[in-house]
Amino acid sequence: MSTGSAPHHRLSDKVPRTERGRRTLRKLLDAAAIEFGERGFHEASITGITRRAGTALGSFYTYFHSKDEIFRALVSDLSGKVREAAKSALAEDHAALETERMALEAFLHFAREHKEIYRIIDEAEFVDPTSFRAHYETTASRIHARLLAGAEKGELREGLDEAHAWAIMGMNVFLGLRYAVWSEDTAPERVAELANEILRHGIAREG
Amino acid sequence: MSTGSAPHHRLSDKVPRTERGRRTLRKLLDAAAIEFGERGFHEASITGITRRAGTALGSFYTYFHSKDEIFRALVSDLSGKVREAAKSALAEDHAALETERMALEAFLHFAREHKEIYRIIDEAEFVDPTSFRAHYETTASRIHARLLAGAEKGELREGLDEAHAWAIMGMNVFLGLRYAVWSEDTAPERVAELANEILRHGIAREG
Amino acid sequence: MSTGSAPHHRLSDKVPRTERGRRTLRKLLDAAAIEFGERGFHEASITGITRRAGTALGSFYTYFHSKDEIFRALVSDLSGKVREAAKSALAEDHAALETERMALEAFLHFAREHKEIYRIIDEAEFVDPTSFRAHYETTASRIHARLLAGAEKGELREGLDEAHAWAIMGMNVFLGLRYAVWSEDTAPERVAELANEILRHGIAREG
Amino acid sequence: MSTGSAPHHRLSDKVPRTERGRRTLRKLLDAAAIEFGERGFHEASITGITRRAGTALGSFYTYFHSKDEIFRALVSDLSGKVREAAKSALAEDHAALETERMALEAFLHFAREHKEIYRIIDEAEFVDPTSFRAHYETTASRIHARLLAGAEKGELREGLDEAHAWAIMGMNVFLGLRYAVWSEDTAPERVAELANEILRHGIAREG
DNA sequence: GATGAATGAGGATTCATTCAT
DNA sequence: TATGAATGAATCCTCATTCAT
Repeated sequence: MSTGSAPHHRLSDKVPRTERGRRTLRKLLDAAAIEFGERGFHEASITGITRRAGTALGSFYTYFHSKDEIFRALVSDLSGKVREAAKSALAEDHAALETERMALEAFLHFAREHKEIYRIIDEAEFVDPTSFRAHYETTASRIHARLLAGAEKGELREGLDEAHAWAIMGMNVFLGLRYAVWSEDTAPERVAELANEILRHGIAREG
Repeated sequence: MSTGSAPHHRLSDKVPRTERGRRTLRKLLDAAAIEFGERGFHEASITGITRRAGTALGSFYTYFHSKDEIFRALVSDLSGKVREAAKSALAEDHAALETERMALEAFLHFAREHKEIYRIIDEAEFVDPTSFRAHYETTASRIHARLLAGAEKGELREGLDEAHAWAIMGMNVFLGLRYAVWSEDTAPERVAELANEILRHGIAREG
Repeated sequence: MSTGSAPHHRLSDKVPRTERGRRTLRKLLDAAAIEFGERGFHEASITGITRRAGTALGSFYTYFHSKDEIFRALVSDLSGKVREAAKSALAEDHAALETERMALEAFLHFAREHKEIYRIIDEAEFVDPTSFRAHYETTASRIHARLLAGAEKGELREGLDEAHAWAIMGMNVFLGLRYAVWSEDTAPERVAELANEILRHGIAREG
Repeated sequence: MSTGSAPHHRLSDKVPRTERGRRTLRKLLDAAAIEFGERGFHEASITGITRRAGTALGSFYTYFHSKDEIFRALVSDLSGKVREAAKSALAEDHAALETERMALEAFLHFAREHKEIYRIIDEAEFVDPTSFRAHYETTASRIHARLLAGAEKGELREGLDEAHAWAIMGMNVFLGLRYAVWSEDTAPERVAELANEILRHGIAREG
């Protein structure tokens, strides 16, 4: 999981025609987010989802073809939400490093509120590698683009590579795991500031 | 997964009394590493493991009580191997930043050779959260200790926090995922150098 | 197994909502009575039950959580049937000793018709001790109550103890085992008469 | 289980030649009595027996061909012990009814001391019906013979049938279950006396 | 005789998916 | 659309028995 922007749709292939159908679909997706988040993909069951959604087992298959499909739909849905969350931070025009700081901070806040999302996207690595890779590659590209833009503006150094973007994304993801999902013992602001420090001037003693 | 040091033993609860038993146990662990690495914990089957090991199904249960147990034994075993790999890099007394560079480089080489290990340890997050957390917390502590030692020596700045260690670990893990497991399109030396650059002076344009 | 009265319900936890479901549940219980009766609890298999019932293996688990559960449901069901069988004998108001004779006779007839029930309830001693004890304790109480009522009416002697009830129940059960389940070489009427003789005036030479 | 007399041997087919072998065989039988008594035939395991006996798994098969065989050997062994226990009571020449009282009393004492034996013999009904039937048929014959002898002596009434013997045996077994195995809340002397009362003059109010 | 590793048939249970109403 | 019963492939695990040392 990590930081990014730009929406994403197509929750499911079958779009409900009636209002009632739309409600059922939403109930199923919400229930699935909870079920998958609490039990993980393999432990989760369709029965568990429909029980939480308050629908009959059979109704599930009116909206999704399989367990995999709803999982994918969910990852896609949540992946969008994560980007959405970072959006605000990126909307305004800030200095390059400030943008990164804000993005991480927004991400940490979001992760605190949606711990289950974190788990679901992470588990996609094993359940649906394609969308997992897509999620991170998209995110890395987005970060890389920002770095290049920052260099363009003269705020960041030249020669920033895709690897730099991956390094930043890795930092963000692990800080989210440690300081948002596992424990909230440190304020997002402080964590984001410490990470930003690294980006500003590394960790070497300043000469 | 990531960088660290210090051994670790106790592969399984039942220690074989005979040489033949010892061989069988080793065959099972090796087979399990492949099976879990290729298919993931849930898709993997005991049958698959014993088939690869060339033993009877029942023999599995002579050495392990359950699928979970062998998985845990494996994580513990591999977790040790990862640290072992980084060890050489840390043995000699290098400058602090140089040490980090070498550790990452060793780690990337190791991950290329043992892609399945990467996957197994990552999946532990869902199968055996306890050892997963333990693995990363131990690793982060080890990194943090190195940072403090570096500051002590006057090579790194003061006030380096546990969060800095997590940030570095995250960088390393994601770079391993991208440049060792997913693709080998960039040399470990170069990736390690790019990451080290960040630690040396951040990504801001030097003023 | 033995003699008693009073109904009993709740065959299974999952009550079918449809008629079809009700039919399947009944087929499973009937098949289980045969399977357990013929092969005993441990030799019996769920597959054997569903094969006899003509349903798919999985359907079993729509109605029962486990092999134990259906066994318990069955014991409870059959336990009720045994009492039901004795009921007719006890309905009318007969002399105390005559009541005991009729109860035993009815029980012997019933046991001849339902030999498998005999075996199932007996095996409950090992499979489900709780319901086994409950069955016999209930039965003994019922007998004891009849003895006290008989004494009250002046037909039976004073001071009849719970132990007397257990003695009578033991007689009945073993006579059922020998003359209903193992062999039908003697008419229930005659067996009941011989046993009743003991209750009437013991086995000592009258003098 | 119940009351009787006359020895019985042949514990196992393979008679050990050495002293060491004899000890191992005895250890296995004792361990089996505990294992079967505590866990029942099906739950009991050969491993459990050898663990308790302190021998290697393989050693079991030096003395017994199968789990069934040791169970049968045990039932036979214990069946003999039960008769042995009643023997003392029957040795001296008492009045017929007094003999029955003493036999039951001895049996109750024995059952209190050897609850596990009770369970093992009972379970034989399902595991080894042949020896189970043999045990009870032998016991019933023995009782019947005593009844006929008592009639011969003029102490018991004429026409005492095999069914009377079964009734008495049933009484004894159930009183043993209730007042020796399940609870010891009533003294064996009293229980035996109450049962004997029935044999002396039934339960009807004396005219 | 003793030891303990190896074997594999057997069975309970789960649950995604299909289908009849 | 909604419902819930029916289906059966898939898999873990047990343990009596055999075998090599």
